Amino acid sequence: MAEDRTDFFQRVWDVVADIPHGKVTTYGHIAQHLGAKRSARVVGWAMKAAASTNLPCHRVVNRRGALSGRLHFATPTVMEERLRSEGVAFNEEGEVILDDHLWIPSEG
DNA sequence: ATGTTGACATTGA
DNA sequence: TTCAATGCCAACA
Repeated sequence: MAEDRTDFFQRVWDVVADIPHGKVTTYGHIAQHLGAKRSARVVGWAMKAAASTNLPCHRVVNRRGALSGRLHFATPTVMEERLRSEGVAFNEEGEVILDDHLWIPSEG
């Protein structure tokens, strides 16, 4: 097979690509949707690999809503600026308000 | 080939 | 409640 990455990565990308505009999700929810709620770390690796792809990896945040992977983007500001551009709001801690923008796979 | 690190989350104390 | 330890899978040294 000509699969450079494992199916796990491909599934992660498939879920990330399904995140609606102006919404965000967490690594745990993605991992849980894949059937491995504890493999959230692998989701992070898939994100880093997807940082060079067309996937909206900026819509994936950690459980607190923090942009933990912003440093892996072309610039550490593109992630926040892009989310703001999509209508996503941040709190005083600089984290996404999951209460208003949390999107869960398999739910939609 | 072996051990450590990493864009996280869960569990136990 | 917070802090420490464990699990998961892939990439890197």
